[in-house]
Amino acid sequence: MLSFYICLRKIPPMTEPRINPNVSVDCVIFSFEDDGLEVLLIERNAGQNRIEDDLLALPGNLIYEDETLDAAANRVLRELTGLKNIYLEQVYTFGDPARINKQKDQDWLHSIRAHPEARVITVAYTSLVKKSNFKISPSSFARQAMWVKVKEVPQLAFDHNALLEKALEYLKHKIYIEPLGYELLPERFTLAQLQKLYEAILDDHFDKRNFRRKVLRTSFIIPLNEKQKGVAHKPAGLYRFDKSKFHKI
Amino acid sequence: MLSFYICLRKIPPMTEPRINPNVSVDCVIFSFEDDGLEVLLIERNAGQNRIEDDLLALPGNLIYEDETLDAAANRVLRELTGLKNIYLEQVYTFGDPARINKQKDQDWLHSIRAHPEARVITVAYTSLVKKSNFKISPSSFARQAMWVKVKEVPQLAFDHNALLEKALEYLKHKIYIEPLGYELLPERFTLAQLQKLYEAILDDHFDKRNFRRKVLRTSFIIPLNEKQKGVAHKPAGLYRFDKSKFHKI
DNA sequence: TCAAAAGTGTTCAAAATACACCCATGT
DNA sequence: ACATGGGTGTATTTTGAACACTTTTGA
Repeated sequence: MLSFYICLRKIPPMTEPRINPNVSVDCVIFSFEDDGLEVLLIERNAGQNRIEDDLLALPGNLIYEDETLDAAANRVLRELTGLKNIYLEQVYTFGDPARINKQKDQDWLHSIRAHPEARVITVAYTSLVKKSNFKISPSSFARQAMWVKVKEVPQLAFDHNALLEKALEYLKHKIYIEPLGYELLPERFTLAQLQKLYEAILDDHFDKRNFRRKVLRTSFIIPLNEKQKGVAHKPAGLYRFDKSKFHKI
Repeated sequence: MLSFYICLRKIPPMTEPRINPNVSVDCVIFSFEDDGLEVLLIERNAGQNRIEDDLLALPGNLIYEDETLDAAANRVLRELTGLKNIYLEQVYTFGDPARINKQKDQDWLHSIRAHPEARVITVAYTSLVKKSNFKISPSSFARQAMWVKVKEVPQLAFDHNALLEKALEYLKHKIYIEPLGYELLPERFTLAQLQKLYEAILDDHFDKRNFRRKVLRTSFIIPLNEKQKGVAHKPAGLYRFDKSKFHKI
């Protein structure tokens, strides 16, 4: 009994955090596979009554009254998909009063929200991850979470197709400024992989020689003395990204 | 009486729009004068009891339940400062629960808000205007509205200094992409004015010859056959900006 | 020996940078 | 005549774009 008592003193009281009915966050999480960008989507559970052919959605939910937006984005992503310790960046805020008016979204809101009629504005966050580093484990109202190729994304819940577009646009701008996607590739990668990544994000094609020259001109992409093995062609040299050298610039 | 009746039928019922207590918009309006950038700030009225030495603030207020964020930004700016028909762009959303905790802000909120304790996240908007094109006429809770040099902005209400910083950063990025500030200069301007504008926004200095060459390479800055008059030095040639030629690119 | 992807160099045009003097005007 | 800001040209370096063949490996 004594240890139980001590335990009671140490655990803070578990008050339910209060939910703000008017503000949500949504996460646009990208991953890169050799055949293009993918985005993390969820299937929604709708209380008891399942909605027929419900729309896929970005992982997102209402914020708590006492947390920052950044913290909310991290929490919501973790609760719905199991992904944690991800560096999320704010992209844009969507606040059209009509953004929740689709019938399936209304059905879902009424099945699950305390205030389904409330005006909800949402703050979009984005990140790039290497999907092999994370195990998806859906919970809360996410029945399922899955990676979907960006080029094959169907109609989504709410205005989530617009959020996805904005996040893609944000990515394109961002990749000009800093060498994204070293989070997206294996630690040791080939220049062909890197080039495919740039081509996927910018939806463009580059000349191999010019691309290699440009990349190698930077000081933070370091050739290793290793090569691919077991490929049915000339094996490619492997490279790594040196973060410290990059941050000096 | 008949005309009164007809009138009643035509005018929609004047229901008070409902206010959303959790979401506000703030406007960071820049103007450019020869000696640098300026930003539009307001002095707040605090109900009856005036707050001693109250902080200056960006024009901003809570949104209505049934308006978009963009519409809210335009409305709020108009209500507080009289500026209208301005193209506002969204910059960033600030949602730290502690952002309203300064004592003077609390005093003000309690003097004026129906729900002064409510969590408020705010969406920042920005624009660039030519201040001579607009007459400032403060109203609503703005006792006064004024242009303040960006380099001389004091401590502001809430987290408005942070909003200002973000908007400035946004400007700097944006000016690389499109030739801002043709809204900021007189219709006919000299290249020296244009250069000063770029130097003010980017907080940098450029070589005159290189700057002129670069500007004249574009097809949308058109030399006029006119010169300055009444200046005590060689009069500068005047130029104008051709929007249609720009939008083709 | 073949298929498949890796790797490599040169040329040309455009853009960025650095730099110093004469010019037209009002006072 | 002088003070003030306006206006101009050249040389050098850097960057971007276009382009085709040889090499190494596993099957």
